[in-house]
Amino acid sequence: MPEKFIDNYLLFQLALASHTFSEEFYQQLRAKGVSPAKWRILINLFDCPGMYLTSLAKYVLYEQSRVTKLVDQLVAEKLVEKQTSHQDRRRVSIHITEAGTKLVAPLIEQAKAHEASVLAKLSPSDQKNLKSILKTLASRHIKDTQVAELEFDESTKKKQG
Amino acid sequence: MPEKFIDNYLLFQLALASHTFSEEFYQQLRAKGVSPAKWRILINLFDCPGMYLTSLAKYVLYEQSRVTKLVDQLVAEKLVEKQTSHQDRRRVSIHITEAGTKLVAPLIEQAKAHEASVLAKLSPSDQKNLKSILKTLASRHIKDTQVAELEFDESTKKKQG
DNA sequence: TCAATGTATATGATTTTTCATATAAATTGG
DNA sequence: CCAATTTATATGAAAAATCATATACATTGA
Repeated sequence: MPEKFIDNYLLFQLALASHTFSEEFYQQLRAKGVSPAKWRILINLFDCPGMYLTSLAKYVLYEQSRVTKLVDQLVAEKLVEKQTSHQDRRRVSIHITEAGTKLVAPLIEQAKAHEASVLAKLSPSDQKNLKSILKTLASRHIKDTQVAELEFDESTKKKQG
Repeated sequence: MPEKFIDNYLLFQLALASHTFSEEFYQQLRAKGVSPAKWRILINLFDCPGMYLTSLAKYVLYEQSRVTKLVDQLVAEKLVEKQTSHQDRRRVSIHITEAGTKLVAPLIEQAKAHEASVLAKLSPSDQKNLKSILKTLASRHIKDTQVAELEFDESTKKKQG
């Protein structure tokens, strides 16, 4: 078969790689009863506790209204907590709980091991190149992570219906 | 802010790049009234007419049952046709129609222009490296595209309810 | 100060996607 | 040749995701 357009089309190549390896890891997660969405939210909050909901949505690459719903589920499971901001009472910052941290910490180790197995397909220089090129491509996106200015007044914890 | 795990995690980097640039292009498509799913199916059938349904599903990275439904919609729009295979009457090969080709051809040009704009963010050597690395990573996936052995007996065209 | 405008999150209806399984045909081993 | 198994696609119910919009608060400028 002659080479197809698709196989040399960057957006397809990126989608294929992302899909293949993410699904591979998601299978491992599902085997432990963790949904991909839960993992994405928790790992981001672990990295950056107190993120505002809209920032979190940008980071996890999900729609805002979806993140609202996912976060509310995680609140119900006591894995995260919502706090309204003092400065701007429309904003909600999300914190991972200790239970959430306990859940996600071993998964990070698993993610690192899985990542290593993916990178093992490449020469050391290609490994470096790939990550650095992807960082270049991401440069504009990852700018403005908005995090709650440390405000730990317990009275701001938000009650959920 | 210290560097986060996420920002150096290959699966996230891939997802971010894929998401960012795909969404960028999908906006262009939507402006022309074409859904991402329709584009994906049509471009693959354009590249490789007569693909069997299950192969097509693997290529477009969608679930089999979803592809069944999407293809049925495209059949209703006369953009593709289904044919049952002689050799194996369970199998369905999908062909793009002339109308489908007319729809997709200009979009390919648009995709090429968009791809060029993405690659422009990189040095020429990084452009080459990125594509070649992604090809290495894809190597195992894109093996067995199954295509109908040229069988153009009109009697095999499948009626749809 | 206050109306107008803008922004952050929530909500409900709708659409999309998945999951489990049915159906139909092919293959395999006795 | 036939039962058992496997494979390809279809289908309907269930779950997830999106869309449009509501609500509540903040900001701007007259």
